[in-house]
Amino acid sequence: MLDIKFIRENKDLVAMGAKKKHIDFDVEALIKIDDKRKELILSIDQKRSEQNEVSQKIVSISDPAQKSQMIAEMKVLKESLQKEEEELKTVMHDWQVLMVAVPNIPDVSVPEGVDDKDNREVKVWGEKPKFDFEPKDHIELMTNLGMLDLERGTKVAGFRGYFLKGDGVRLMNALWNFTQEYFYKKGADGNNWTPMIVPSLLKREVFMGTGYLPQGEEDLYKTQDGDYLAGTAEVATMGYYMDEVLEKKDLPLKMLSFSPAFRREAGSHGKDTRGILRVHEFYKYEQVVLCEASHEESVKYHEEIQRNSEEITEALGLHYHVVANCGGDLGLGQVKKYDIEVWLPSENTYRETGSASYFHDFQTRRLNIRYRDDDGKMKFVHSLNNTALSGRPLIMIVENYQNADGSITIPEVLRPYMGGQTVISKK
RNA sequence: GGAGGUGUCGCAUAGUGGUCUAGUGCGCUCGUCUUGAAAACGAGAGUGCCGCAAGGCACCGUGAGUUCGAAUCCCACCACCUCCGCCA
Repeated sequence: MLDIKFIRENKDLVAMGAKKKHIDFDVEALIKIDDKRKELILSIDQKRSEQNEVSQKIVSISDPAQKSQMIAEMKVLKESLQKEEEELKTVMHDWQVLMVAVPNIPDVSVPEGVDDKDNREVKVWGEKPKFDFEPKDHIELMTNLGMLDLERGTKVAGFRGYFLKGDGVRLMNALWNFTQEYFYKKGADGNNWTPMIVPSLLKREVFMGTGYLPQGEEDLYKTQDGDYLAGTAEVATMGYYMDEVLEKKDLPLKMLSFSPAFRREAGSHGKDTRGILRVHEFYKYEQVVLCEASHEESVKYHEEIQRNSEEITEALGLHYHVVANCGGDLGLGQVKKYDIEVWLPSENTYRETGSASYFHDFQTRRLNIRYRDDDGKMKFVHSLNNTALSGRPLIMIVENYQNADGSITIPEVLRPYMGGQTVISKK
């Protein structure tokens, strides 16, 4: 959500931003409703003021005739007050609906474009692996090595269901531990990341706050109690400080949150139907940062959390590139986003393993997360997030580190977490 | 799941229809006094909305009511606490 005052003063900017994101939004319609809102509030406040004043007087009046006269007058005032309050309620409803639909303004550095095909490559690291044999995909490799069971996965959990087992679990756990240690070591220079295990079953409110609702209803699983399952730990982590006033000295707050992630994948029925590249349920470590309300701070930490994911990917020895997402590929609240995409041999292309974005105060305004700045004013903090590690790097490792005999060499940095084991081969 | 209780300005409390636009204590800020500190004394201090301003309005868990007037009464919901049941 943006500040209505800001919208009023920068309506062209807001309109241009929406256009760059390829989102239809009528700024003029919002301003028109806001005019009505202001007009009603003014009138209601005046009437309440009068009511308060007369109510005070009624107490001290002893003449019964005069008293009932005043009460009668107040009854009339009350009626018109109620009418206007009713009207305001309707206006406020419409106003809110429009306000949560106002897209945040993308940064000038965001490339123009409609969808992910227009994303711009900004970095490449490493090289494509060369195989002197026909490389297999992760399904074949993992199934053969007893790391994955898709047949029983679908038997038990339905489409996109899977069991990870054996060395698949050990390798995955090694990745979790490696990631955790990576961020723990960052803490050594006072740059503290707080590890958290956060809930995934959350109230609707928090999804509204993070901007996943009301637009993304289809993508979320919903319970019969009206709660939703989160597709990322970002949601719960952002909700953690909802309705709180933070201390400036505690900023930035950096959180490394672990949680299961649930995705309906409603819009991607035909996509990635084989294997575990796209699943309904997986685990993920997410980086979430809350910082001071300045664009420079946001940019600084955006680069930092992006770099963290790059370093992890580099340590794993995976060839990747980074794209700056184009306007049309940005979410409603995002100002700018980088995707990190790792080379997947079986598809002969890069596939996303992480997504780093910043929001300015778009989310924190909805969630009401503030701090008092040095100038004494309350401000909404800025928020950012990025994947630290999801389940996908497991697939990338398996495919990129495969050997001719179908075994998998374990990346060096993970070996300490697997008892020094160097290769996963058929038992 | 059942029964009961509680939810007030950072914290603790007072307040059961009209000087409560919320009192008091602690804490906080500023000042007086003091070589300095403590103590004492005095003053001040919340958040949001509208407004150039003066000022006005809203906020006593949330929402919806009754009333000329609600922290106070009615209803629903939420959170927490205690006990019982169930499960781990």
